[in-house]
Amino acid sequence: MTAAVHVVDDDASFRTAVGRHLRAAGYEVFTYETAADLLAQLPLTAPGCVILDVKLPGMSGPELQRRLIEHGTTLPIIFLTGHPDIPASVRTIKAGAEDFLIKPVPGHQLLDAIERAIASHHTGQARGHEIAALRALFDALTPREREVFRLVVHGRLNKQIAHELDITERTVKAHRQSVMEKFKAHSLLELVFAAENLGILSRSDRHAMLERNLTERSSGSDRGH
Amino acid sequence: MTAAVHVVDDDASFRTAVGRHLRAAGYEVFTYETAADLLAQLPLTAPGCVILDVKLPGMSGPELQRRLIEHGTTLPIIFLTGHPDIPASVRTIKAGAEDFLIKPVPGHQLLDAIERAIASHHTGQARGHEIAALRALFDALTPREREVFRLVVHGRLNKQIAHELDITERTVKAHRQSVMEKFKAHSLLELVFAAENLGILSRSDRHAMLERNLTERSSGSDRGH
DNA sequence: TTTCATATTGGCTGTACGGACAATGTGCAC
DNA sequence: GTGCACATTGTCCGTACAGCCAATATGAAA
Repeated sequence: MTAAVHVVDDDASFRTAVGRHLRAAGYEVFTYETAADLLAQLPLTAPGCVILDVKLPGMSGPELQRRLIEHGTTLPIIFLTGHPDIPASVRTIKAGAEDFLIKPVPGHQLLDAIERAIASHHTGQARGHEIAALRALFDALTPREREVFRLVVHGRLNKQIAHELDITERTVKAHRQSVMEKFKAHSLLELVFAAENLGILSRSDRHAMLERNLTERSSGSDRGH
Repeated sequence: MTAAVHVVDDDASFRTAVGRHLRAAGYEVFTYETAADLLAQLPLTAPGCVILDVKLPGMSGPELQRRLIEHGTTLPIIFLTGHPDIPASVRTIKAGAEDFLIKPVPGHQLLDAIERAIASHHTGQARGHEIAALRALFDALTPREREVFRLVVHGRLNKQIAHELDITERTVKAHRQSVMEKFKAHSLLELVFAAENLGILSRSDRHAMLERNLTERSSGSDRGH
């Protein structure tokens, strides 16, 4: 399995050495002198990982990490720095970095880290593809269908949706059926799971649903319409 | 808001100094010389956090961290060590530690870290209480109701459940209704959200549901019974 | 023995929804 | 103008499920 390793370091001799080492290990290596050079190559879709120096001319390593995450890249990041910096390691790892190594790094240690990073990327990519497939289905919906979809997975009844959208219940059923067909869903549950993977059901949405279950209400009259 | 800070360090003078400092800041402080001393106090339910030295006589800090997690404790852990150790910081942070500080630590820095840790613990505890409440509802179910519950939230129809449990569809309906009442759920969705928070719907379960939607099948005959 | 929780099953009514038969109107692209 | 996608609405039928009326059997606890 060929994997791409992207190395960002301002030290040319380091890039050369690491590049040779990693290519010898069977990786496809791309080197960049600055963070901007790597950002210019986005999006990077091939499986692999990124190796960053913390201290870089211009944009720093952690700043580049933030940009990559903002951009939606799921490439695992391994930090590789010559200056031990515990606070930086804590921040970057908490931000999702895969590893934080100190130069000079023994060859086998770097290869091990890359191996782990790429393995991690694989599982992440599998999930990414799944979400992309769902996204494609969602994008194929018409605007109206999207509205109905959102309300349906929030637990609204056709009747309620009809009222909220100011249309007939029959129309809601029509859109609802289109959504079910386009998503190839055979039950409401399947649609809800798809919605969760699409991030359409936020945590607060689910939370609101649960709160109703956990609070005791002895009052006789329920929902005030 | 009084919060409990648990300090584990084998240096008596350090315990005294930190204890005095934190008490002056308004925290309730408990000090322990060894990991075992803290483990003996479990479970710790009050809001707060734990401060660990990496190097401890007997059980090490990271090992204690592992034990605490195994035990289900959600107390955030701040590591505080005299020997900068990047690999250790990476491992502990990836294992969920809240922070990793180097001795000697400026007083304000430690207090900031504790503040963040306790804030984090609050949100975690809120969620913990919610799950505990759901757990209580789940535990109030009869064995049979639990079986039906599990199958229902996996999307099975009453008919299918009846077949799997070798009982009548009418009986499934009875149990299903009991479950809905005990969970105060007004719709299938609410029950499913509860199940997700209880970890009854594993990721692989949801994944299996999605796969059916993402794979095109043109064959006429569906489920082979 | 009586009581109680649990599990089991039946019938009946109403609602919610899926599926299949439609039709109408609007706006945009060719 | 003619198609086409989209939105809208209608009726009819069947399934799935909630809600309420029950009854019966079993085992454990009082």
